[in-house]
Amino acid sequence: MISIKDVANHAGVSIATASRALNGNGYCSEKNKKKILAAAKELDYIPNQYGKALKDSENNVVGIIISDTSNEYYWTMISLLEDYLKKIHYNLMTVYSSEDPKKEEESFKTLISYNVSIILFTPTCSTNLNLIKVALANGTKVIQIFRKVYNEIGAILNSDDLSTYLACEYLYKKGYHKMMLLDVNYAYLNYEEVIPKRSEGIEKFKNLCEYKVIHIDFNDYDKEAIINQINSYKPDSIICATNVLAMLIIDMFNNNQISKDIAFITFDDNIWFKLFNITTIKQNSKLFVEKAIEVIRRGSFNDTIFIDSELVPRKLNLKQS
Amino acid sequence: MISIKDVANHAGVSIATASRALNGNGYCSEKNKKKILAAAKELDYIPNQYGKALKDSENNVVGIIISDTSNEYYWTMISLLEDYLKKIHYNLMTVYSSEDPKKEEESFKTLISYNVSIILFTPTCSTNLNLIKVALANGTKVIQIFRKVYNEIGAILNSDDLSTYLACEYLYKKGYHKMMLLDVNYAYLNYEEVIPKRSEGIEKFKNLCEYKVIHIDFNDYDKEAIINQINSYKPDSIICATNVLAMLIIDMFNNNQISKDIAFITFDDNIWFKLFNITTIKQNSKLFVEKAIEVIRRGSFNDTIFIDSELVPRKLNLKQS
DNA sequence: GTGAAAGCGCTAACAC
DNA sequence: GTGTTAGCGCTTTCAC
Repeated sequence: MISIKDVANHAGVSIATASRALNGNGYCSEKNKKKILAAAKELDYIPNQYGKALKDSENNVVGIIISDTSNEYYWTMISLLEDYLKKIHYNLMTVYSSEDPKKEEESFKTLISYNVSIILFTPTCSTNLNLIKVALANGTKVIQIFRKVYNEIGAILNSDDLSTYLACEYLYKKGYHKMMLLDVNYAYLNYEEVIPKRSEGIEKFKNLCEYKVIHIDFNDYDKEAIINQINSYKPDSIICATNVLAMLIIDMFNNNQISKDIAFITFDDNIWFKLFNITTIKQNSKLFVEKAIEVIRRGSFNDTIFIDSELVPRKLNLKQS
Repeated sequence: MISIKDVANHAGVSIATASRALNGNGYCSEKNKKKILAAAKELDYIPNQYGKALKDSENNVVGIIISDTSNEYYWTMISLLEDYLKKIHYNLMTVYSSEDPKKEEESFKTLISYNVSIILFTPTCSTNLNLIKVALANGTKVIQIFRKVYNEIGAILNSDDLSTYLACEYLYKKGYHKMMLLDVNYAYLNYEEVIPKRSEGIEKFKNLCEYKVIHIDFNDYDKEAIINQINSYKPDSIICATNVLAMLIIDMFNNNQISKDIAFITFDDNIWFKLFNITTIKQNSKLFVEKAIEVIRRGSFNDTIFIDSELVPRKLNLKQS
């Protein structure tokens, strides 16, 4: 491994001078600087981050804990985030919780052990406050994304209640008055302790429409039971809280297990919904990431920020492809 | 930041003893061990990877350079890889090249600067051999995934030639004899210098079928031109080399820009194709990741490994949803 | 303008 | 069985 020592030797200067020249801090004669830079280039010197990070505790790494790897929404957000972070000279370290508090704990520890400056995470439970405190004690900033569970720290959230509202409003105007919201069920969280609440959007229609909210535990659901719930309630419209739930419903439509007359709107605008011309609620990933960058730059990790969504009107049923 | 020194002080032992107790290497009395572990727990001690990695150059991090973040095929592979790596006590660091040799270079340097043990990457060009050499000189193992461009190092590849063969064979048996393969065009690579070659699979049918191969530059393609190529060649069947290209073709079908009589098979079996009952060629991500793990465990970074694909028969046209 | 030296957190060789 | 010590790569203070 080529170290700064090798560069210094090769250029015939001390390590300290090499460091100054390489980083542009402190004094160094032009002549030596040239020699040092040439030596670095010739030896293909790449500074070791570990040595660096050990010295200054600031290491310019953002860690993110992803709760659901099967959801493409996260991936587009991550690659966007990576792009933006690079511009402000941060690296992104991605780890996973898979909706499991135990894995969340591991991931927290991994990120802390790499001494990341900032942790962005989607809480999977409400019982890991201690970990957050450990992170903060280590000088790592922490902020929740997509879900706010802990009041002690800030959050960047999609306005999911607004999303549901927009969907209901659209359906209402189109003459649909018996709606069903298919929402997720968090494995280790009560619906009540999570902000935002999608159901709030539909509740605003209680004087105008009939509606029903059902919660689906995505790791352990009974498809037949869901079909039965839909067919016994007989909604004229369905709103799906995630693209993953939407796939389940589309499959039911395709197999004629539920009526193709039911109108259908789903959260998470993605390329497939666009392709199949399905009406969606689009969360603004770009704005989300820009807000995250703003939080990082300003250090405002205790703010709670909501990102508005918009409805993308396409067709409302799956009758013709 | 709580360091091993704090733990040692708190337990009333030396740093070395604390290290031994914490890692289970070397001698330590049961009594002290208990005290040390208790201290670590009480102080919420999390070992700093940088200190560790500085000492032993082995740091158990695998770096992966992703060439295309818009392709969900990669995401599923990555989350699987992360799972498997965790089992053998490795962390995964994900960086991106976005098909850009310059970004590839940056990503290489980032991974080297974090002194990762292994770099998995999809080459975006054939001119970064120097970087590979730098990595190797730093003690970092390097292996290509999905594309083999450099003969100096090994590769783990999907048998894309087999995939095309399977698709052609299936179509041939179903009575289709005028095929069109829509393949990608690499931004910074000649088709000839990349292994595997999808066109090899279709070439085996040269005595049985008519066929045409067209290459699409995904960042700069002319949709009308592609439609014209298809409509002037008038294939009875189309094979798409990636799920991203498939979306383009499905859109053409949906908009009646090309005939819905054309049979259609695409690479990259995913949940959407399953949902819409589209025939695909399924690459075995699980086997791919398992082979990667095997390479890592055995240290056989110079092997070239091919992973076989399989055809998933569903319907062959988009006429009815 | 430059170099010697300390120290970041950790491990391991080596005394004791 | 335990502690002292050196050193991994780097930055920064402080003499010179």
